[in-house]
Amino acid sequence: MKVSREQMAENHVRILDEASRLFREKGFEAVTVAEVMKAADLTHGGFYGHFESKDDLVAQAIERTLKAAAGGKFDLDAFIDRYLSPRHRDNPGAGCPIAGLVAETRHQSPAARTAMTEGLRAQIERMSNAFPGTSDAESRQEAIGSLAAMVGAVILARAIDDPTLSGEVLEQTRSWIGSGGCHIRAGRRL
Amino acid sequence: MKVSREQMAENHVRILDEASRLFREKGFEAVTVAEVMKAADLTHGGFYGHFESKDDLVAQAIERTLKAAAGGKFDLDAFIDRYLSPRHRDNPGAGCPIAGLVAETRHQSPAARTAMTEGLRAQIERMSNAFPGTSDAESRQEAIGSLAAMVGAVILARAIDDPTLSGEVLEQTRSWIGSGGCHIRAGRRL
DNA sequence: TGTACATCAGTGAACGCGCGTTCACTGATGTAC
DNA sequence: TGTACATCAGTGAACGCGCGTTCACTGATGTAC
Repeated sequence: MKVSREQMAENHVRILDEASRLFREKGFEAVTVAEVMKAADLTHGGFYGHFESKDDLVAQAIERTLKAAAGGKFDLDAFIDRYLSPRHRDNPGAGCPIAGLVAETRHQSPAARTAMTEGLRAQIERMSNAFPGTSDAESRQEAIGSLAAMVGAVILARAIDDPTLSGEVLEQTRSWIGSGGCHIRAGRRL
Repeated sequence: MKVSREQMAENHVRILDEASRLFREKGFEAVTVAEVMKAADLTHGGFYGHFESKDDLVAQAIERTLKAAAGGKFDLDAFIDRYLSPRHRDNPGAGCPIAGLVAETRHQSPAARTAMTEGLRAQIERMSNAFPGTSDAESRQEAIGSLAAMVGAVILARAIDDPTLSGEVLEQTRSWIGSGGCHIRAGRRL
């Protein structure tokens, strides 16, 4: 059952998007090729017409999902609030691919690590531009420190099985970043 | 070949320690039961005399490795410097089990998540006590924020394949925590 | 204290399941005339 | 524009490997007398 070229291209990105969602929800290793194809309404046999291997899928999914996140304008305060919310914590499949996938990326192929590195570079750049620092160096430090704290907090909050402590980690990290957490923003907000 | 009771107890903790190291290096799923037993100088058949399942091993390894890290007194500044060093980034097997294992713990058994939660609770407590805040609430916020940033930075740095960017993430996060990063410490250090 | 024996920690072969991957096949696409 | 045919995206059965787990066996331990 051959399919039109546009249809095939649509299938390709649908596979990538479903893969990205499943990877964020369950981790790279726990998701099977057959599961991804089924989520994209296809059978597993066709997989190798689209990708060289599961590793290739992982790398392409990371690349696409990080580029998709890049579009649009960027409201830093809203971004931080959304990032450190229970809603984001509880929906990794629809959430930030950095928080959901960075840690596991260490164990993936070189191509996957490169895709993640470029995504992180872009995200740091984006946040850096949004921080109203007195110098580029200062903005960049704010961006990196905040990103580390945000990613760390969401990862910790997702691992913790006590809702109280989990919520506290998100909330306190948010306050910490927003108040004393960064001296530039402190001047803006306090 | 039966073995004395003390010998068996030694074998048990050796299995746990080797498992913890391998898990931190390669991730829970990539490490096989046979590999762990071999690292502990045993054969894989004996595994089920010590543990109910691989899941049980994971949970016990998390619990033991987090309790082991708890001993001794606690120098906060030295801890932060060590944590955000290239040496720590490059040696996950000997490094902090939180940084190495939290992210994956989300996909593990309830027992594993509970062990991780209690380890995190203890670590927050430990850091909280070490922060010279004007109030307990303030110390606790510092502890949680700093821990999130430290864990996040190490995870990011380990995923990134560009040594320059990776080093920058560690270094900038360290400066960010140490200076403006926390208002209490800021008063102490600047 | 010595001896006979039951226990049981550890061994290594084997099992079975699941997963990544392959392949012969199908039938719609899209091109050559 | 219409028709014949080559292409090739997708199907689903099958393969083979690796892993968690089981099990019959071994022989040192440690206990009962």
